[in-house]
Amino acid sequence: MPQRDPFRASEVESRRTRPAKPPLSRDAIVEEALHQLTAEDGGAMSLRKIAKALDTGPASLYAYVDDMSELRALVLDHALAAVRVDDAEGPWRDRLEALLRSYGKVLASSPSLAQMAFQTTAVGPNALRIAETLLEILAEAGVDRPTAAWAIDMLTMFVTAVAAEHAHGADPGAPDGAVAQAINRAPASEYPRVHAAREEIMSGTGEERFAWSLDVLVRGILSRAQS
Amino acid sequence: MPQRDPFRASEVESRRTRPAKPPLSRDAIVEEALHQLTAEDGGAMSLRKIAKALDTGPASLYAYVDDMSELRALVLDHALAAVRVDDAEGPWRDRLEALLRSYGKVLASSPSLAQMAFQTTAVGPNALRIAETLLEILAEAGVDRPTAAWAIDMLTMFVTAVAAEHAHGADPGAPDGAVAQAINRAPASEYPRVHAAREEIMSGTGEERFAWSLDVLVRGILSRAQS
DNA sequence: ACCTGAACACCGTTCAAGT
DNA sequence: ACCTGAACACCGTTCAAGT
Repeated sequence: MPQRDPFRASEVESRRTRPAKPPLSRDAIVEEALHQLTAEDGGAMSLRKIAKALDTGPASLYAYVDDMSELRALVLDHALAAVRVDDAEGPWRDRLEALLRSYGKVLASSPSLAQMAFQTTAVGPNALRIAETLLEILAEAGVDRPTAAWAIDMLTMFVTAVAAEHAHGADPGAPDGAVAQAINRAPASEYPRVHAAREEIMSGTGEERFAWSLDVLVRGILSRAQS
Repeated sequence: MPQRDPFRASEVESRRTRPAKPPLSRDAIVEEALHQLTAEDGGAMSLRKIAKALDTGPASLYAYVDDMSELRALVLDHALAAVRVDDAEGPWRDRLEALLRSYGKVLASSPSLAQMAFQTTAVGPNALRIAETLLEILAEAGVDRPTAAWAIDMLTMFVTAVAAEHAHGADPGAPDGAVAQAINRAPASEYPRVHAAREEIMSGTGEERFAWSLDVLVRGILSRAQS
């Protein structure tokens, strides 16, 4: 009966996003969730919005997904499938940077996605594939296994943290941001060093800082490694 | 049941008859918010819960706080006041570790608090005080200013990331966790290196890994510095 | 087994109205 | 200027009921 309402917008919207009528399935749910996350407005996903997009009620999703936290884990791993793991050839250092950049780019594709990477530890097949490749690269770099085992945690954590910070819109370079304002307002009397270093603190693009930080990490890891 | 009294027990009058309810104020709101965050059940804060605890409606809070994101920033800085900034004496390396440990401990006092440290960049006076001290320590270590300026970002990001991961309850040491399960189930054929390194990946306490990671960072930073 | 409507117990935010 | 009740537009999750 409620389907006959000619003004129902949901039918039109759902046609827009997915032209063929979607059968309800775990995969369709995860895909729609990821679609909402990567929407241009930096959107967030919700079970109710997913249900609406799939032309059903929120309760129906529970046939395919235990709860929100399971959905988050599924969505995260689904997103990680886009990480290019064996794109680059060449020396290990280049491959490491390429992999981590790809990883970071995927996580930064949505503020919520980066956030999720902290809330739910990624343990799906794609996360494993990334870990495997990182171990490969570090082995080629001559890093011993115990060091490498702990190092990959630092590297992924680093990328996730950068993505989370960047996604939330804190470009430290922008002179109009709240960060810049706070630092510029920091009185030299109380915070002399912050004041003196304020130029350097806010200098550099995201790219430059990423490369610099990765270099710090690699140097530290290599210096700990028994090669 | 809003039984708590954020103020000192100088007044012994019964709360039951609620003769004098605490006056609404920005500070009372922030304090109650932080109290909810650090509740034992790993609780989350909400404007409505804060309002209820302060015996008023949610709309009343908007006289003191612009919106949720401002409240988050206020709460974060309020929490950072507990970070011990000049507790330790002695060599810079010890002071650095003490400061970062105190920082991490504060952030890890609530899952939501650690999460917040990513959502909202801390720019309050307490965050500045921490940055100032870090610059001091790195200067003593002989690190040049440009290097130090970028290094303190890495150090705080590192602590925040560790706290966020730890707070969400992912002890990589516990053999019953989802992480351990996934890694142990990783087929040796597909993920040979992960499989081979599974013992090392999950070894170590949080303390040990924190110390190890900090050492990696310090080595990397020192190796970049022009001293 | 899958799907549903309806309810439950929450959210942040706005707004006209009171004091 | 401060505070309020009520509403608006959302949440995740459960449950009895349908197919």
